[in-house]
Amino acid sequence: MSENVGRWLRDEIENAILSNEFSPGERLDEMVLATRFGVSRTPVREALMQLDAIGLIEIRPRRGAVVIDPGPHRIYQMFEVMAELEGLAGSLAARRLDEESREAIAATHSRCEQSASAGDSDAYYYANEEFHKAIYAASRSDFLEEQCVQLHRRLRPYRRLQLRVRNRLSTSFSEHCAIVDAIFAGDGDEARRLLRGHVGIQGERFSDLVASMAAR
Amino acid sequence: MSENVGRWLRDEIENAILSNEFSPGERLDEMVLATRFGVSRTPVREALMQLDAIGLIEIRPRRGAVVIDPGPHRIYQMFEVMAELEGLAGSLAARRLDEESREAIAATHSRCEQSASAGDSDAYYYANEEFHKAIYAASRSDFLEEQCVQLHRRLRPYRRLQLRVRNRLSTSFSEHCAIVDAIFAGDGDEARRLLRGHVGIQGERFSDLVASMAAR
DNA sequence: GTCAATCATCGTGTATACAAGAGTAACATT
DNA sequence: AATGTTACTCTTGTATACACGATGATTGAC
Repeated sequence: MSENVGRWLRDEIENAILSNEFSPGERLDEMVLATRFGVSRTPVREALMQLDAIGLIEIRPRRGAVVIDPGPHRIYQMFEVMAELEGLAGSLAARRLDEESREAIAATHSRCEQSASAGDSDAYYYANEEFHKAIYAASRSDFLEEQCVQLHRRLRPYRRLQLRVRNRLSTSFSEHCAIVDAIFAGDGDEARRLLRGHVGIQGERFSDLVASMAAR
Repeated sequence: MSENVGRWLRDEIENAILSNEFSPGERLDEMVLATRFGVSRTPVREALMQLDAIGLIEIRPRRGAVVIDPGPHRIYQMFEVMAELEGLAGSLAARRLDEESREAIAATHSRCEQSASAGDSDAYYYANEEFHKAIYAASRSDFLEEQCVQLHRRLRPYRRLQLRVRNRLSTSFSEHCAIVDAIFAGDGDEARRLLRGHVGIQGERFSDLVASMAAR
């Protein structure tokens, strides 16, 4: 638990939203949250203000807070931006790669390989996250890294859904291989292009996402 | 003034920061702000929490809030991301352009032309902002538009500084012309490439920025 | 004279109290 | 029976009170 309750609550509620414990559209009652976490309304309100600023919830004046429901269209737009940012991160990583980042990418990449060959979707999900974060870090751009991490967190639930699609796991890994090759070869343009394709959800992958969202 | 004081204060303090009324590194005393705006500490705190979540200030536990000083390096990174997002907006705009957006872009573009030929740097600054916002809107991606607007706001002070550089005004406008041509021609790749170059601060333009920042 | 330790003061963190608007249900009127 | 109005309740918005930690000053010792 963080040093101040407000910060802690923000993370707690954020995780609850991202893990779908609080469903989109659900009303967040301040008093309910306060009693649930054993605190007063004040830090709860401060946490909600922050989540509103981030865009995870919407506080309608005098009418309380509700979890935002992005909807398929907006999620597609978020993936579109994510693809662009990851592409930039990849191109910068290819140009600026140093030994430390190279090792981090190689290590997370091999963890992906193990999980993929074992067919372990959950393990791959975590290894995949580390792999992408290693690329963000390798971009040597703190701001870009922060933006990527933040957007990645918001898309995490949907990225997970995507992995459940048939054959997506092995396809994803082979794309990783090409990305690693491009970055290690210093080919920024190619890394950018591949990452855009890897992250974006073009064509049928969008329908797959909508279908798995509806399945819940 | 918005319907609730907290929201209003957030905008008020945000503007004060972006207009450099509160300098980077400056301490924001809750009680001082409260008396200045004639409210209690509660809504002030809520506003500060939101600004912290956005990244404009940093709240160190038990030690108060300070305005974040991005520093030249980080500002460069922010422009880098901004260039990428604007490039995406431009490419989408080129592909999806409809009559309404086309007229909005043409209108703001001609306002830029008037200001540029009059040599009015301030007027160009405002017209330029509208021009870029017209492109964001033309992308037909709400999420991208929001991200662009938000980042644009944070970079606004520095964009203004850039315009003061010798000849930058006419150079900027001629770049606009090429961008408009590409978008209207439906050439997404070219629009992306041009916007990246137009927004980014490569090479000497970065030194120019650092110099004008130091001049204040 | 300088450094360290302790105490005082100031500001933040949280709780609670109070005010006011929005939702809801019941009653009356058509 | 349906609709409109009114009153009540519940939740949010703001203020204030209190507690605790951090910073700084002062005093003492070396």
